[in-house]
Amino acid sequence: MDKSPAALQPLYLRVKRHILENIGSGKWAASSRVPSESELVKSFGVSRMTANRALKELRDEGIVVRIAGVGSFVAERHARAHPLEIRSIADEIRERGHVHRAETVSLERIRATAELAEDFGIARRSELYCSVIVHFENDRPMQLEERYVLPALAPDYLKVDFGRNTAHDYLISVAPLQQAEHLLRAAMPEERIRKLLAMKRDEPCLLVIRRTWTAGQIASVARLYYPGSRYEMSGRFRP
Amino acid sequence: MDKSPAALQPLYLRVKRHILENIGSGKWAASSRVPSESELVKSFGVSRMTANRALKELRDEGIVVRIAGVGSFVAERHARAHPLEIRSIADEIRERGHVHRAETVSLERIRATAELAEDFGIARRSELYCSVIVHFENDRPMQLEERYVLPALAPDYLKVDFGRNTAHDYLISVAPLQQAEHLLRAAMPEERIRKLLAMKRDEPCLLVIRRTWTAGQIASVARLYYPGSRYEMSGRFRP
DNA sequence: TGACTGTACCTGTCTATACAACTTAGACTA
DNA sequence: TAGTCTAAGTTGTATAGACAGGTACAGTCA
Repeated sequence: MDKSPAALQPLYLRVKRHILENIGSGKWAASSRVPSESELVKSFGVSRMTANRALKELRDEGIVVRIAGVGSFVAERHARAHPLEIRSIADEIRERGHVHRAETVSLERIRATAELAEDFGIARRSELYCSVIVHFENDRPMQLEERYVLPALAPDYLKVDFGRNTAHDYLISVAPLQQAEHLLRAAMPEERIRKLLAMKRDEPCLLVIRRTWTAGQIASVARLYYPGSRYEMSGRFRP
Repeated sequence: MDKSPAALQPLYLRVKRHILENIGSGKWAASSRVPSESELVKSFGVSRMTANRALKELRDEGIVVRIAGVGSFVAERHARAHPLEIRSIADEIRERGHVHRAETVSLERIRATAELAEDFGIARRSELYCSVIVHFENDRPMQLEERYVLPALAPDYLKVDFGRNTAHDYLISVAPLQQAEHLLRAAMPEERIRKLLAMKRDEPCLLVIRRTWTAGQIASVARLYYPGSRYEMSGRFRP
């Protein structure tokens, strides 16, 4: 490999850039074939491992699809999915340089309602732990967190001090998080929730319902209410 | 390499799993050191390239942080950010097996208001293209898309048939998307929007504001209104 | 005709080795 | 003491070669 000319960036990046340029310019249309590893070896004079790295990274980035025994192809882009990050409210507030404080409204053992039993995949009237916590940003309520937890997976849940740890942090410390699902809604809050969040009448809520799996079963269901007038979720994305 | 025992999965995955288990169980705390490549070579009897692959993939996944010349460390997890995908409404509806239809309410040349001028970083009363489109799922309105576009980047915007292509698809075909930003709110819709979406009075909207960058400047601002009672955004996440 | 086989090609994984660049710590020097 | 040099350890990149397993296709055999 001669390194002197244009050795400004690693070889695998040059190969990647070449492929990306051809895809970006439309020269290689969606689902059309991109050069195989051995073709790249010939045309760029690199080793197969280097060509492999370029194609593997493009696959990881969702730019190409690779099929063993067949070849690599330009991926049908999904008109592109843009991820929006859902983070811990405590982190978010601290990153804004504000003071986070949590107040436990209730923390108790309850019996599963029909709806909850279905969510968790357990029998009706089974035991569940339930916490209701209000999170404040500079003493203004910003999130009401209503959380239901499977006792088997977090037996000490009722003893946790949620002023110090968030429930989410406690749960990932107790049991490894396998999977999470989010539902996002706009809804009018119940009177009880409206008061806890000090919201005006007729003000809508942003509601995030988060379900997390551990060991193949649902470990926790959280309903996170945000006051619509005060809270805004944001996310950035670079392709 | 002896392959006979437990050759159920590739070597680099076994190395990754070993590291993930130690991090997941809390044995290796955040910001503590994980074994270097050469230590993994010794303890697993694999080549350095295989150890490198395991660590590199963990870095790509945000599990570890690697510093050249220093070592690899367990990443401070942000209590973990959960991505929620924001997809094209047309794709979403089709994936549910339903019929998507779009109706153009208006498509015109306008003058930037103060707010829009600030969003785009252009002078007040500059020219902008504006489209208002209602997207139907099985003839029920599901999204109102109010979009502003910089004329310089999409000169033919006013001639596009939005019954066939979505505005988003058209824009990414015209100019490469560099970056996107999303804001998510719950809000009460204006009367005009409430009617177009056939919403009941006092029903809140889920509002997504998407800004996209092309060539370093804001190319498009879209306000996407969803009826709160009908629409739910969802996303899954596997660590 | 239909089923099977061989071949060519492709991706996936793995090894052994090499050199570069970077960081840290300790020894050495002015 | 303060600065410099060196050696060891680490990651980043790259090569050449190897084998396994998947796929497609042409050719062969019953």
